[in-house]
Amino acid sequence: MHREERAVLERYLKERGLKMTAARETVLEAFLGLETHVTVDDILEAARALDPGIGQATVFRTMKLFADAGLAREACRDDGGRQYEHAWRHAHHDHLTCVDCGKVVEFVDPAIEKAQEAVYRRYGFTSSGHRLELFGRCPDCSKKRSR
Amino acid sequence: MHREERAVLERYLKERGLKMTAARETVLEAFLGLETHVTVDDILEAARALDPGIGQATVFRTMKLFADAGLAREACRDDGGRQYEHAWRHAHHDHLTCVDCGKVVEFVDPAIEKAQEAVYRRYGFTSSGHRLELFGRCPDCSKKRSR
DNA sequence: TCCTTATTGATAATGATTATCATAATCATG
DNA sequence: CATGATTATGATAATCATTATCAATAAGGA
Ligand SMILES: [Mn+2]
Ligand SMILES: [Mn+2]
Ligand SMILES: [Zn+2]
Ligand SMILES: [Zn+2]
Repeated sequence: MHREERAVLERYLKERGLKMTAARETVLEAFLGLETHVTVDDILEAARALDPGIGQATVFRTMKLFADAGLAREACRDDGGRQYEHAWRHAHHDHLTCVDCGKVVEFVDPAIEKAQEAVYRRYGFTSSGHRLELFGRCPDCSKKRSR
Repeated sequence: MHREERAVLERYLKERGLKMTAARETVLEAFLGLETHVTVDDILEAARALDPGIGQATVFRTMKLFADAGLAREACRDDGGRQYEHAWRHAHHDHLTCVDCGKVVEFVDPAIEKAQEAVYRRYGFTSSGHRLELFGRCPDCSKKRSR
């Protein structure tokens, strides 16, 4: 399963003299089997379902590695622990979060992206990514609130 | 000094039965005397210069209070501790950060703000603030790099 | 001034992440 | 496929930022 991501990881490891291990395979399968934004402990739980011997430190280390390899990406950094999401074949997007119920909408807005490029140009910066999080109340929570 | 901010704080405290204390005055003066983005320990240091008896826990508590009172606002949330910036009479702005030297440019871009409003409307959300951080390389660091 | 209530500072506790280290696994090489 | 240099692992301790606890103190309305 997940042939392609596995190949990405193997290439990444080989290029820098690192090793493919059982733990890394397990964490990869666990991570890819989860959707949305997951915390290290979510991944640890899923990984231990496949192999109870996996250590927490290994998951921390491995997810950092996956992020560097382009397989994972850090999502919103709220209080309460880093969140990861899939990065391989998952295009960049931003997040719209409900401050009441926590619901998260992922979106891409070309107008925003364009305007950001203009800001980079205005200040002579070279772009290397951005983080945009919109906070607000979702339709349901807005409704509840106005009653 | 800082009559106006002090008045804001006093009104805020009175409205909810809280008390104006020496420690709160000291932290306020310390915070307002600093510029840019400051960490709790920066503020603690400045506060202890005015009164060595100030406790760290008090600064954590007080800054949270100031944020609620509209005197402070949380700035970028990098690794390594919350950052605060002045909020009273300091309009909203976003940040453009150099990933090499750490330089921070504050900017406001009407096109981005407008486009964000459109996203809120598209998903039926009510807006309650956003956080945008652009990462990149500043002109100096870009130059160094290309050599 | 008195009294209720909020506040403080020291310290312990927590939660997330990283460092350490002895042991085990990987893999290029012979 | 055995060897050996090197990397990885998992348990555990250590950090770091933040919050909770609590006895002692200060504020401010009556
Ligand atoms: Mn996402
Ligand atoms: Mn700022
Ligand atoms: Zn909601
Ligand atoms: Zn720079």
